[in-house]
Amino acid sequence: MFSSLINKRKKRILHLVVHNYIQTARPIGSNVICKNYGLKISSATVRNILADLEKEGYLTHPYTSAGRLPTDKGYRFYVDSLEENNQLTVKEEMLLAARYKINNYELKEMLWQLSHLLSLVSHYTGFVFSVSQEKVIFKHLKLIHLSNKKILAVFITQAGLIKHKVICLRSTITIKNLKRMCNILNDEMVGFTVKEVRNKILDKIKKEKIAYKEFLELGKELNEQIFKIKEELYLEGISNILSFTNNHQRVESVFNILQERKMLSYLLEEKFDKKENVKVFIGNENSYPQMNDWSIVSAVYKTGDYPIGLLGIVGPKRMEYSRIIAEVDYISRMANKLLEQGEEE
Amino acid sequence: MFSSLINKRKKRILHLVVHNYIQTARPIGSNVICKNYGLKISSATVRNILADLEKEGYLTHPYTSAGRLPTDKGYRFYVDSLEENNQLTVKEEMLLAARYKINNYELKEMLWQLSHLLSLVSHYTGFVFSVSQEKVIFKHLKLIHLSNKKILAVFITQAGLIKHKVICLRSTITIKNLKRMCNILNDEMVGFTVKEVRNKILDKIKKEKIAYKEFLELGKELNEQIFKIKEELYLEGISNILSFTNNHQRVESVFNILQERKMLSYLLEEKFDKKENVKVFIGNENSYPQMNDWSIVSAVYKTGDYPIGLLGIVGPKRMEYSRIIAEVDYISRMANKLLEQGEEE
DNA sequence: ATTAGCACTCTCTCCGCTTGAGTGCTAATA
DNA sequence: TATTAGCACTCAAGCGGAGAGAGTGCTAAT
Repeated sequence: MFSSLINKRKKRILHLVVHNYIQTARPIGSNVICKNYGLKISSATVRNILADLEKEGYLTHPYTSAGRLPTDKGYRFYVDSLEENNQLTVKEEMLLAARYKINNYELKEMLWQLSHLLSLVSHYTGFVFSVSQEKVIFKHLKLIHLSNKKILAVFITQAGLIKHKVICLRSTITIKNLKRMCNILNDEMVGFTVKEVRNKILDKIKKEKIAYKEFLELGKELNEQIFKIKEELYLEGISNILSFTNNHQRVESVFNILQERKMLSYLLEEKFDKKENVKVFIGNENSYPQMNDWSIVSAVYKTGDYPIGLLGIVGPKRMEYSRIIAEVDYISRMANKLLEQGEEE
Repeated sequence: MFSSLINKRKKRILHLVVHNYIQTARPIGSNVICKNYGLKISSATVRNILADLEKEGYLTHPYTSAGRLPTDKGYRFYVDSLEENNQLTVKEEMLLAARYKINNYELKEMLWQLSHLLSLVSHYTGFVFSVSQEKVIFKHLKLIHLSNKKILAVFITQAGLIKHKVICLRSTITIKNLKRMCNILNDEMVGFTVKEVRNKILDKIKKEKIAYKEFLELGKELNEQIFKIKEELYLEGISNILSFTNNHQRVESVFNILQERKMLSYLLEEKFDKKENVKVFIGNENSYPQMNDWSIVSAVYKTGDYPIGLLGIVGPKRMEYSRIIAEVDYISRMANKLLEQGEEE
């Protein structure tokens, strides 16, 4: 793509400028480039090249006599030129796996732990965005009588993940009826997706096929609280990225835009083609001005082949992409494993 | 105590200075005090009084010709002089209760929601610090067979709160044995505190009173994961207080000191006598230098008469104490109710 | 005891100066 | 033709001094 536009030396210098800016956070000048990186060309030549790169949109400088720093396009070049060797070594993986063990089959807890892990290893802000999981398949439901009006519903998915919730009813329900209901659901729902299960329960309620009235309330509640697996966003390590800006409002606006979830949904739906795992969103590449100073390194995680969420980190645009991409890649694979692990047993 | 030291007018002026500083965040001068608050004395007199108050340690000024601002001692006076009418009106309480309903009997979820609520209403950072709940009383335990090696343990306390966790075993356990074990525990543990339950289970394991070996592993896991109710800290709304400082490090150090929990334990254990509900900790009154610019408004929450945790907010020293004290008071009472509510049903 | 008056203090802001890093252009060079 | 040396130019950043203004502390009068 740009290999036709800019030659090897140009690329080298662009890479250098971005790399240096990531490390020092200061604009870099032609002299420094020559001296520190042992290029066999004079600073004047470098200046010409820098001017070219600026004309082509890869670099800017904040004022006339300042050094150069990358634009979003410059970062994009840097990241794209990186995306070959972005894997952790086996040793690093083992170290990481040993230090942070995630052993939890409760979905919520697990996702939270993943976001925490992301923040810990990256030193930026970790997130896990769990989207509506319509394709989750019903395996088993337990309804446990806690008191006359309190039921603990335990839902086990095909993949072996567990979701449970205490449901408070207005009217009392007998143990007998509860058991009956539980049996009916387990008989009829196995193998269906939660979406289908929801509809089937709704049908039952509408057509009043069920002889006893308790079904009504409990059915509704189950649909609402257990089988409607909503979007959830886990954010950890916000304080990690405070030091990267001197403008608090900017940090706040980033988290606001994240918490709105619209951007994340968009990233998840629009931007992933199947082959690549980790994807980087630089600055306001996606025309969210609030993201101006920030980048997102993210990966989808899946059950089987079906993507069910997005995880990754949010950090300053000048971030150590190479390391972070490798880490997010690894953790997303870890997530995939965790989500399938249940099936083995 | 100081009524002997400083007279009514002095108090009035001290109160004024603190109040004004809380609102404006700027040192206040003698002229402003006279003009804006309609005192019938000259600025010179006010100056004399201010000088006195400074000598007595209630005020300082940052440099010679600047206005006055409160010291920790000054804030302390202000807060103490406030502590009569620090209740929400019935109307406010109702508004608050209507807007934010907490209906959840799962302990963890509930505590998290409380911390979230604290942050929402206060606009500062909310926290709930749940300490080791040794006095929690065993009411019922359910052990639910999920698969050969996975058990869902559901623990219901006397107060009706629910704690559950999935336990993964190394060796398989039969449904029959699981039931037997569950029965034994329910027969023998009702009415004992979790601390006692832990010891009893330990005894059983040691003396090998139990005929089948599965008890060993599951017993240990139950002790570790269900009956050992550890300290937990829920922090919400960190971003709320970013705007109160221009030094990120300072914010970070506050949260570090909170997350260490030592200070919170200290506050909980040492500082609460029975009669007062809400307590305010101003700046580094407790000799934590990291707290220099911050105050904590907190209250214990209890089951029955036994305090089981601390909740409250962290905010800038110049905070709207009156409002915040009332809110924390109300939410702590809400917490107490939620923790006892279960018993009613 | 209170107050008017006044000298004094110290921050804050503006302004101009200097420094130095870095650029862009031009003309010479390989 | 690509590279380079040379040089004028630009602009942020840092420094210091001047002036304004807010506020104090002291003294002497009421």
